Parts: sequence; structure tokens; C-alpha cells
Amino acid sequence: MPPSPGRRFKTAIYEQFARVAKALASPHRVELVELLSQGPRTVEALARIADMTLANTSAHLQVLRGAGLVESTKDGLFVTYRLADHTVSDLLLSVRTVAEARLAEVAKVTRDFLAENSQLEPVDERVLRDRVRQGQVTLLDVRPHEEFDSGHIPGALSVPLPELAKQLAKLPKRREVVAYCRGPYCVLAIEAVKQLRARGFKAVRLEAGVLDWEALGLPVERTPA
Amino acid sequence: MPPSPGRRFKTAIYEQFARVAKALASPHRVELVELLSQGPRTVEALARIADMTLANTSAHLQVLRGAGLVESTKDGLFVTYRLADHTVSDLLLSVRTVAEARLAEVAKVTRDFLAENSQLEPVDERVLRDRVRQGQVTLLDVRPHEEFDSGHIPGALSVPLPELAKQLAKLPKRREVVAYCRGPYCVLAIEAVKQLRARGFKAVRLEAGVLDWEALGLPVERTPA
DNA sequence: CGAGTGGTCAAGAGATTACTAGAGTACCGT
DNA sequence: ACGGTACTCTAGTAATCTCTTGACCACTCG
Repeated sequence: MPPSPGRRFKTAIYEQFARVAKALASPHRVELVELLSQGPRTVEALARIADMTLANTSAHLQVLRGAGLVESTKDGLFVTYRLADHTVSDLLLSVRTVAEARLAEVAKVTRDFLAENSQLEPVDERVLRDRVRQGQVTLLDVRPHEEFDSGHIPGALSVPLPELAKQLAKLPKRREVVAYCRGPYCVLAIEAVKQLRARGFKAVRLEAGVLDWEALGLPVERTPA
Repeated sequence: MPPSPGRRFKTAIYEQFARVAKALASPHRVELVELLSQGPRTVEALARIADMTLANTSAHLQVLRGAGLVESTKDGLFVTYRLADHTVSDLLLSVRTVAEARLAEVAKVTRDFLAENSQLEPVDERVLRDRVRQGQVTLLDVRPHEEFDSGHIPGALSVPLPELAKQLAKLPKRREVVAYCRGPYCVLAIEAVKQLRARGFKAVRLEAGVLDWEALGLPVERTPA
């Protein structure tokens, strides 16, 4: 029997929704979107950070573009990709929330990994904000400078992980250090805390990334282009 | 070269996120989740409403269960599925929002369909709430009774579409009628408005479903089991 | 101009997915 | 016990997805 007009409408709409979900149905594409939610990036940079070949990265980015999640601009030799819309990072947060709430594996994997890298002390975001304001703690943003520029927590210093060793001398030894990076599943801050502790600092990791910080209704600072 | 511990952690986490997204990467599964977001349902009912074979519906539901989005209970001859968590309906809303914001097709398909079914007047939710309170409009919930019971807008009458013809006589002719169903892409209310207008009622459609209503911070009424 | 780099395209192997049809299981009513 | 219904499982096929390789194009710079 022929489908009714109502059914055809539904099928068409659900197809579009599925198209969006399908875009995030590959681990690599999730990682790419997570990276892009920290700011625009060239294909080459994304491939390097995500440990993928250039061709593969390019292909995945085109899938994302096909679903409308990202946009790209060519400038000279480079092609820069960026998230198309703030609704896309909301979507990523939503996926993360469901995964955390429903998949035991997420909790398990995280626990196992953090156990090896013991840093269990939780940091409350609003308390942190006040302590930063009062100069009681040093807040380090250990992501690359570009990501810092496209949005960071007020009062944070930009010290990318590779530069941390050099910058250590400049940090006040007595003050507690809080490090953050892209979010709860980013490993940069974990590594930073490890290095800081090895040098005798009292250091803890903030789980939240800038996006989570923003989602809590807290202010974010941007470096004007 | 062997992957670093940090990379292995990331891969594991992103795999879990992708698993959640993959669950919504099929139009049929999107439809199933949308139906389940209106309340629990048996496999047979879902198959009937979504125009799928029983076997196929069962298979898709198991994919959803594998990703932790739904849960099932067996009672007697029937197996009832339900959403596992309120975060799942948030996820669906998020996907919808991105699709609406980013995919021109969604707007186009909707426009085409509504053009044939001309009912363009928008309804403001908060205004509607007040007018319902004051008895100025009749608010009809045209979904099946079960869905009404598991959550509806306060003041609404439960009149499933198949019963509408019979119930028409009982409705006050002079008062404006507002009909709603599962949400902006559900066709029940569209059909209801068409029938009402054919009988001389002044009728409009509320785009929002119960979930959208709730997302606006407005109260929802549940019939106690 | 030619070399080098960033990015895309095309083809092919291997894995995964979607759907159907038919068999099988669990439970209900009589 | 018997037939019927709800659901699941098992092939098996067709389609789709992922990733790699190697070629190709675009742009920059010496």
C-alpha cells in the first residue's frame, strides 16, 4: 500500500534527525567535534591532535559538514573548520550526559584511568571562581594558546602543556594551582597536575572545560581577534 | 607505535559517546524514541504506529537498549519498553534543535507539508495557559489515552483522533479550540484541526508537545497509576 | 619554474548494518 | 492440551561505512 502523506512527512523528518545523529556515530567524529568546540582548527592540526591520517580526517570532516555540524573556510594553503552553531556543542554535551548517565563503561573507564593518575579531589566551580578572584589560587589553562584565545575562564593563565616545564619557575610556589583543559575527558590537565606535583606544587585538576563552565552560567573571557 | 595511555583513554571514551549517537543514527530508531518519550509502549504498539514489522521493531529496540537509551519489562505476553532516563528525551530535543537550526531540508519539508494543510497561526504557550485557565479556549490532547495519562498539559481534554468525530457534538461550538499532540512533527493535531475546521470550529494547532511544554518550564499533569 | 605542504578525490578491502522471512519460545485463554 | 498472540532469534542478502593507499589539485616560497 502507498504511504499516507502524514507518514511520508514523518519519514522525511526522522531521516533528517537521524542524519544529525549519524554524524556523531563515529568515535573519530566525536573527537573532532569536541576539538572544534574549543575553537576553529585546520585539518592538519585536527589530524595531528586526534592521531589520524590527513585523508581520513578530511573525509570525516566532510561527513560532519554534510550534516551541517561544521563549516569550513579556505585561506591560502589552509582549510579551517569550525562548529556551525552553538547548538552543536549543546548536542555534544547532551550525548555526553546520556553516556555518563546510562553507560557503565564510561564510569568504569574513567575510574580505571584516574586510579592510575590519582587526583581525586573535586573542585567546586563557584568556590573556585571566588578563590581565583581573591588571588588564593593560580588557575592554569593548559590547552594550546589558540583555544585559550577563543574562550577561557576569567583569571586563568595560558600555559600550554608543552610550555609548562619552562614556566614552572615563574609560578608562586606557595599558592595552590588548579589546572583545566577541554573537559572531563581531556587528559592535558591530568598530565599537568602530575608534573606540578612532581615539582612540589599543591595541584588539583578542574574537571570542567570552558563549555561546561559556560553551561553552569559562569562567565567566559574571549581574547578579541 | 603503541598508543599512549592518554590516547587509549580518549578512544575508549569517544567510543562510548559514539555508541549513544549511533543509537539515534537510524530514522526508525528516532521515531521509536520519540514515541517512547510520550510514555511506555509495547513492541506491538510501536510497530503498528511506526509502520514497521514486529521483528524489525524488536531488533531496533534492542539496539536502543544496548546503548542504554531504553529499558524493557516483560509482563505476561507483552514486553513494554520505556525511556531509560530523562536525559534521553533531552538528547532527542538536542538533536531536533540542531536539525532545525542547520538542515534546510527540515524547514523545507515542514513548509511543504504545512502548506497543503494550511494552519499557520502560531500559538504562544504562556498566553495559551492563561486562556485555558480562564475557560476561553478548549484544549484538546489528541494522542491516545495512554500517552495522555503519562503526562499532559493541565486543563486539556483527552480526545484521541479516532474518537474526535464522535466527541465533536459535546464541544462548545463558540469557543476556540486548540489541539496538540506529540510535538512539532507529529501529524495528529494537524489532522484534528482539519476535521474541526470542516465542522465549523475555529481551531488552531499548538506546535509544542508535552516535552516541549515541559522544556519551557511549564507544568505538566500526570494521571496517577 | 620546481619543490614542498595542505587538502581532496577515487578505488578497493573488510567490517558493520538493515531488512526480510521463517523458525522457535513464552505465555494466555479456552 | 490446543491454538493464537507477542516477541525473539537465525540465516542470508544487499547496502553502507571505515580506513588505507596513491594520485591529484591548489597554493606558497625559494
